[in-house]
Amino acid sequence: MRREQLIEAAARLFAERGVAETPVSEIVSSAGVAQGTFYLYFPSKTDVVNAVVERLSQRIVTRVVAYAEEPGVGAIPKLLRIRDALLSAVADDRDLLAFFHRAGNEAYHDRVSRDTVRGIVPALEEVIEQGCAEGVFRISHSDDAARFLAALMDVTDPFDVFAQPERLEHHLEALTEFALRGLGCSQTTLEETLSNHTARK
Amino acid sequence: MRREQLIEAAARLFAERGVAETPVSEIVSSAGVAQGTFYLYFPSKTDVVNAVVERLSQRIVTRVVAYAEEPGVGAIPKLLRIRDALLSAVADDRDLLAFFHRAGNEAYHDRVSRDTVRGIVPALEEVIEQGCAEGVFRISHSDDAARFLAALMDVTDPFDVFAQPERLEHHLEALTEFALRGLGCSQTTLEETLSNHTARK
Amino acid sequence: MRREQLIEAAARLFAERGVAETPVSEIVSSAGVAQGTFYLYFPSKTDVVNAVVERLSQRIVTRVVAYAEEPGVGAIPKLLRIRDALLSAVADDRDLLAFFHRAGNEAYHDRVSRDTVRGIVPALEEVIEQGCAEGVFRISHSDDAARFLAALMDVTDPFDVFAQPERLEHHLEALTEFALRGLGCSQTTLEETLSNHTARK
Amino acid sequence: MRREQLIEAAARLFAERGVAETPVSEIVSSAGVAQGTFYLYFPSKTDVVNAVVERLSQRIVTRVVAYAEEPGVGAIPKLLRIRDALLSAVADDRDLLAFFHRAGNEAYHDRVSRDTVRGIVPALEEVIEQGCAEGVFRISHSDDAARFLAALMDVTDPFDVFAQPERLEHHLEALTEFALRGLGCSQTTLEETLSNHTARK
DNA sequence: GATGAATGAGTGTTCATTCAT
DNA sequence: GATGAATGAACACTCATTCAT
Repeated sequence: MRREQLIEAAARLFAERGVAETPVSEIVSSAGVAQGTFYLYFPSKTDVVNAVVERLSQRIVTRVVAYAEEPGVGAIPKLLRIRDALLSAVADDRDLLAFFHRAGNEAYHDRVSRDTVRGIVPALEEVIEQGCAEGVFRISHSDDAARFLAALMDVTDPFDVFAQPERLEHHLEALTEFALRGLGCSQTTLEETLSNHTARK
Repeated sequence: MRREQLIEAAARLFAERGVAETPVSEIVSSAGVAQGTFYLYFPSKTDVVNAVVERLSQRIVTRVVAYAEEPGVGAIPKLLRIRDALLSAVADDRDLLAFFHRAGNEAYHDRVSRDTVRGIVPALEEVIEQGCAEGVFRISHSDDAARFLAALMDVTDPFDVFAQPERLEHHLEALTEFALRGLGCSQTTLEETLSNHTARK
Repeated sequence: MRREQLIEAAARLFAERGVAETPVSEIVSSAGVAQGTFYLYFPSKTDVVNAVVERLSQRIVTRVVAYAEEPGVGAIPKLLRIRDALLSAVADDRDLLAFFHRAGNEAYHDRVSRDTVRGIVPALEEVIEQGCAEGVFRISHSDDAARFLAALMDVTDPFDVFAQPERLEHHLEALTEFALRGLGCSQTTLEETLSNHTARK
Repeated sequence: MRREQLIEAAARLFAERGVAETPVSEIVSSAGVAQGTFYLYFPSKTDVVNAVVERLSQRIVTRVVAYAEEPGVGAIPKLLRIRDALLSAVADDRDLLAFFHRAGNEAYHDRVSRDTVRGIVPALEEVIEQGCAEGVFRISHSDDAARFLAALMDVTDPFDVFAQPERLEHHLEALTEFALRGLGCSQTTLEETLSNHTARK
C-alpha cells in the first residue's frame, strides 16, 4: 500500500516536472512518508521509475490483449477495436500525454513505447493468424507482420494526430487502408471494411 | 575545429558511457582542451548533446534525400535503395548503435528517431507521388503513406534485427512485401520486385 | 545546535579570512559537519553571512537598549553609559574588530553599522526626550537628534581611536562636549558633567 | 585615454550591476577593447575598482576643499556651503546614488565614505579654526570637531533623507542647529544664521 | 601596443543513499 | 516498520589572468 502511494506520487510528479527534475525528497513528501521509507520499498530511485513506466505500458497492453482474445469476433473487427483502444488509452488519461511530451522525458516515452510494442506484438500475431485462417489476410510471416502493425499504430505517434483533430479521421482511414492492404486483404474486403467503418461513425 | 574535436569526443563518450554519465570534464580531457574552452564553444552541456544528436540524424537524412532525388530511377527501386540506405547508415557506425542501446540514452534514441523521421518524410512523399504517376502505386494520400513508410523503416527498429542476422533477410522481404502492398502495388509488380531483389543478392 | 556551530565557525573564519575568501567547504570542515549538512540549516551561503551579521549587531543593540531603559537614571548619565557600552562592546571582542578591518569586508562592516544604528536610534530618542523633560536638554526634534548622536558614536568609528589609546581620553571628552552642546545643554551642566566624568576616571 | 575609457565603463557597469557581478569581460566589451588590453592598464580587477572608488570620492573632496579655501568668506557661511556642496554632489549624479544603494555594493559605499571623510576632515579643521579666530566658535580641539562634523554630514547618509524630500528641510535645520551648537556657537549667532538660511530659501 | 583564444583552479549547490533511534 | 538528520561525492559553470601572434 505504501508502495502504491509512492508509485502514485512519483507518476504524478514525473508527469508534472519530469523524471530527472523530481528528487526522491519530493516523492516522499508528496506521498506523506519519510525519506528513509522510500528505500524500504525501492532499492533505488531507478526502481520507481521502472515501476511507473511498467504500470503505464501494462495498462495499455492489458486492454489490447483483452480485445485480441475476445472470442467470436472476426480478425478485422478485432484489429479495428485494437486500433481504437490504443487511441482511447491515450485519450483517457491526459496526464500521461503530458508526461510523454514533457521535454527530457523522451527516455521514458521511448521505454513505454518499447514495452508496449513488446506486449502487443504477440496479441497482434494471433489476430493475424486468425485472419489468415478466416481467409481475409494472405500473409506468410505473421510475426513480422505483427511488428509492422505495432509500428504503424505506435502508441506514441497518434499524439501528434490528436493535436490536429481535423486530420485524425483522415489519418485513421489511410492507416486502416494501408495496414489491411499490407496484410493482403482483398480489395473487396477492404472497401467493405472502410465503408462499414465510415458508416459506423 | 576545436568545436569539432569537442563534438567528436562527446559523441564517443556518449556512446560509451551515456549522456548523463559523461561529465563535461571527461569531454574536455578527452578532447585535450581545458574545461573553460568547452564553454567557449557551447553555452551549456545540453548544447553539445544537441550538436551530437543533430549530426547523427543529419547524416542519415542526407543519404536518404540523395537517393530520393536521384533522377531517372523508378519509384520502387528508389524505395528499395532508401530502405538499404537506412540499414547501411546504421551498419556503418556501430558506435552509434551502442549509443542508442545504452540504457539511459533512450532520450536521444528517441530524439534522433524523431528528427530523422521528420527529415525523411518529405523525401518519401515525393517518391510515393512519383510511383503513383508511374502507375505502380495506387494510393490517395501520399503524406500519410510517407509517415507509414517511415514508421515501418524506423531507423531505430532494425537494430534488433541486426542482432539476429539470420532473421534479417527474412525480415527485409516481409517488410518490402508489406509496404508495397500497403502502397497498392499489384501482385504482379510485387512478385517481380521481390524476385529481382532476391536475385540481386 | 548544529546551526550554532555553523554560525560560530563562519564568524571565526569570516573574521580571519574575509567572507568571499571563505568557501562553504571551510565552514563545514571547521564546524566538523558534512558539506550537505550546511544546506540543512542555511538555504545558501548568503544566509550564514546574514546570520553572522545579525548576531553581531544584535549583541550591541541589546546592551544599549538595556541601558537606555534602566529606570531611575538621569538622561545624561544614561548617554554616558551608552557611549561607554558601545566602546566596550567592541573592546570585548577583538575578533570582531579584525573582521571589520579586513579588506573586502567593508560590505559587512557597513551592514552591521547600519543595523546597529537602526536599532539604537529609537532608544536614544527616548533618552533625549527624557533629558528634555528633565530640563537638561533643549531641543525641538528628538528624532533627528537621535540620528546625530548615533552618527557621532558610530560603532565603527571608535576603532581608529582604539588604535591610538593615548588619543582615546581626549577624543571621548571632545565627543561628549560636542554632543551635549548639540543637545542644548547649558554650559554649567556641561562643565559639571565633564568634571564628574574626569573625576570618576 | 584607454585607461579613462576603462574606468568610465567600469564605473557605469558597477553602478548598474554591482562590482562582484561585473566580470572584466563586460568592462572590456563595454569599453570596446580586447580582454588582454585591460591588463595593460590595470594589474588586476581590484585596481579598476580602486580607480573608480577614488574618482568618486575625489570629485566630492575637490569641491569641498575649494569652498573651504575660498578667501573672504566667514567660517559659518563656509560650513553652510560645504553642507550644501555635499548634498548637491550627490544630487548631481544620480547614478552614483544608484551605485551606492545597489545591494552588494556596501563595500564600496563604505570605502567612498571613508575616503571622502579623510579628504574632508583637514579642510573642515581649517574652517573650524578660522571660526574660532573669528570668535563665532568656541572649541578646544578642532581636529576632533572636524571629525564630528564629517560624521554628521556623512555623504552617504543624506541619501535616505533625499528619499523623503518633505523631511529634508527639517533635517537640514536640525543638523545645522546641532552642529553649530556643538561648535560652541552663541545662541544669538545661531538664531541669526538659521533665520538667514531660512530667508535665503 | 593590442588582441582574444585558451586556461584551469575554484565553488556553490544538489540529491541519492545510509543508519541510529 | 518508520523516521529524518546526516552524509559527501559529484558536477556544471565562471572568470581573472596569460601569452602567442
